[in-house]
Order: sequence, then C-alpha cells, then structure tokens
Amino acid sequence: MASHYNGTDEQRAVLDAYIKLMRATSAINARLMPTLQSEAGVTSSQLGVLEALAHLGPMAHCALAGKLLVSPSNLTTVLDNLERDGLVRRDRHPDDRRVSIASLTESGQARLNSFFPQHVQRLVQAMSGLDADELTELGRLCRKLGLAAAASTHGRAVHA
Amino acid sequence: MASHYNGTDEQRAVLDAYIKLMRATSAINARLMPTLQSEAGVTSSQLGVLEALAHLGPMAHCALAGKLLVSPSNLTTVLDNLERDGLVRRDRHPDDRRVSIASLTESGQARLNSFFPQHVQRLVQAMSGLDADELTELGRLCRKLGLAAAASTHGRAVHA
DNA sequence: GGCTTATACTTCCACATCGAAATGATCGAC
DNA sequence: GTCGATCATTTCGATGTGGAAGTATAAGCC
Repeated sequence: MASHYNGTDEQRAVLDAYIKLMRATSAINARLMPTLQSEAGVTSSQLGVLEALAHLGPMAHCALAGKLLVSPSNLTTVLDNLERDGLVRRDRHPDDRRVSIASLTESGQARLNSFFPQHVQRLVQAMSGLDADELTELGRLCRKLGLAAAASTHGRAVHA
Repeated sequence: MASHYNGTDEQRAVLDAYIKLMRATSAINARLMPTLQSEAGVTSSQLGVLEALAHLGPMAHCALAGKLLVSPSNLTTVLDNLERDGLVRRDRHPDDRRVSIASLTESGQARLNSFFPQHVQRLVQAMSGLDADELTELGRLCRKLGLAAAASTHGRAVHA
C-alpha cells in the first residue's frame, strides 16, 4: 500500500494513483537519462528542444517555450547551453528584432540523427512492461487526466 | 497526434504513450506546486521529506534518500533548507557518528498538519478528470510500468 | 596499535527550473 | 514624432538534481 494517509477512501485512492504515476515517470526517466547524457551528450531538456526544432522547423523563443511547456527564462538557459555546444543557432527576426529564432545547426541535426533512433529503442524497452493494449489505455487515461488538470489550472474545468 | 516520429507502429505507440504520461504528470504538478509554495511555504521535494518523516519517524540520511529515490547529495540540499527554516532537525547517531538522523521539529509537524489536508483535497480535485475505476486502472498500469522499468534499470527485466 | 578499506555524509560543479526584475524593441495614442 | 504601454527575451536569485571528489568515522586485517 503506497499511501499511509488517514483520509477518506477517495483521498487514499487518489494519493495511491498519484504516487504510482510519479514513480512510473521517475523510473522511466531514470532509465533513459544516464544513457542519453553519456552517449548523446544532451540532457532531456536539450533533447526536447532539438526534437521540437527538428519536427517543427525554426521557432521563436516564446513559441518554443509554449510548445515545451517550460518558462521562457528556463528556455534561455537551455538554449544558451545548446548554442555553446554548437547544436542550435539563434537569429534575430528580420522584422521584429525583439524576437529570436532558434534553429538546428547542421551539427545539431547530425547529433539528433545519430542518437534518436537508439533513444526511441531504449524507450520502447523501458516501457516494455506494458503490452500494446495497456499502452493505449495508459495513453488514454493520461491524456484525459492531463487535459482535465490543465483546464482546472486556469479557470473551471472544460465540460468535456 | 502527439508523435511525429517516423518509426515503426510500435515505436510511435510507445512515444505517444510516453508523451501523454509526461504531460499528465507535468499538468498535475503544475496545478499543485504554486499553491504549495505560496500557502504552505514548502517545495514539493521538501513536502516529500516532511511526509516521510511524519509517517516513518526519524530516519538516517541515506535511508531517507533511498525512500524518496533521490541522491544523497540532493537530499543534503533539501535538508539544509528545511533545517534553516526550522522544520527539520539533524542529530548525530549516538553509536555511529557518521550517521545523521533527520526528524521533524514540532514546528515541522505543525506546518505539515496545517496544510496537508488541503493539499490532498487539491490533489483530489486536480485528478477529478478520472472516475474511481479509471483511477484504479491508471494506478495498476503505472505500477506495472514503473516496476518493469526499475527492474530493467539494473539487470534484466523480471519475468513477471 | 597502525594501515587499509568501507561507509555516511557533505561539498563542489553543472544543469534545470521558475518567478521577478531589467533590458530592448515595437506599437498605439496623441 | 514623442510618450507610454506592451511584448520578447535575458538576467538574477533561489531551489532542486545528480555525479565526482573530499572529509570524517567505523571496521577489518596484519
């Protein structure tokens, strides 16, 4: 039993599910991150940036922060480190010089190509504890949970 | 569609579930942390320490790090901040002076009592997007996933 | 007893993270 | 055209995070 809290049944059930959810994400990430850093030389935050730029093309700083759900100030740090390592380039928007456009360098693209397939393969292995149906169901539940939580963060929960 | 990766169906399914899992945990934590910091004055890591000490009693540094699944060096920082705020006390083990025993102060216990019920209630609300059965199923899937991932971190995956 | 090894914790460094404040640049009102 | 408001980004300060190295203590071996 994960939860020792002396509350209602509903509260204990929620705490229990929450703890398992957090442990699962920790376990998966603990499985992936060491290899990512030693083999690919990037952190998971940096990987997020590289992936987004590869899939979506060059993006403005604030758009990228929105996509990745991180704060702009945090993204500044991550981009600083990526730029220092030559994986990402920052250019000013020609019409609005407040805006900085981040894009993959050739080196960044090459780096991503060199490790991403293996990274995905390790992820598949890390999640091999669930079969295809369970994976689908986990995705459905997480999506529903995440959308409801995000909606209630701001105003009222959306009806659907 | 969450995943744009051009891999096999299995790889895309895994990536998709992974992204939803990460988004759900981010959304829930984003919902809880601001209130926790402004109302209770503790971070989520600090809450983990306070909870563990309250449920399990005074504990040695390394035992606590094991329970919380964080590195000893990280725990040092968290305990430093909690001790500075008077919520936790560190004492030397009488028989082995290498060991430091962390315990809740009265102030720490009082702080925990003062906000934990509301915190649980907010968690219940944050996770209210799922009904009781879905919560149970999510817990089951996360537990299975987490155990398999943790097992494969070290040696081979356990057979069951 | 003194040396070696092992253990427990801390310190140090790099990175991630966010909020708040500062900076630079655009836009609207007049 | 200038002033003020607004927006995009960076900087700063605090916390969390882990790995590597250092310090203090204990235990084992000769």
